[in-house]
Amino acid sequence: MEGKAENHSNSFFNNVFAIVQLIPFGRVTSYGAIAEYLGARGSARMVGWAMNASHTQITGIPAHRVVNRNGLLTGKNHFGSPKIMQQLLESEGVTVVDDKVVRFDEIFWNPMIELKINN
DNA sequence: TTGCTGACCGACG
DNA sequence: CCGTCGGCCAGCA
Repeated sequence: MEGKAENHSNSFFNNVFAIVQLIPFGRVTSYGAIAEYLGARGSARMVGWAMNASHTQITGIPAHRVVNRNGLLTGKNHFGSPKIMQQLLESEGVTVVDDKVVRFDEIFWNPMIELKINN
């Protein structure tokens, strides 16, 4: 049948990429929020792992818009240079101080809410 | 195959 | 406030 998900990882990674691409300009979200939206609460690490693969899998993934639950740029060291992530965020109007997103609770984009009530 | 690591999160002391 | 531990699961030696 057509409804076969080949590899679990492929589906999960693909879903993560899809959600990250839906993050609006100047907004951010967290690994846990994405994982929870995918029904894999507790597997936030896999979201981070998917991001790590994003630079080899697909391009155009705004991984800089994904931070941890505290708004901390924990993945900044994976952008080639530890300040790339901050510069990308600030170029979108997101203020970052001490590797932390300012007004994190205000610009936080929650897929659980934004995608749930959509249509 | 086993064991360890990891861009996380929550709980515990 | 800080350190530590368990859980989650994919990738790698």
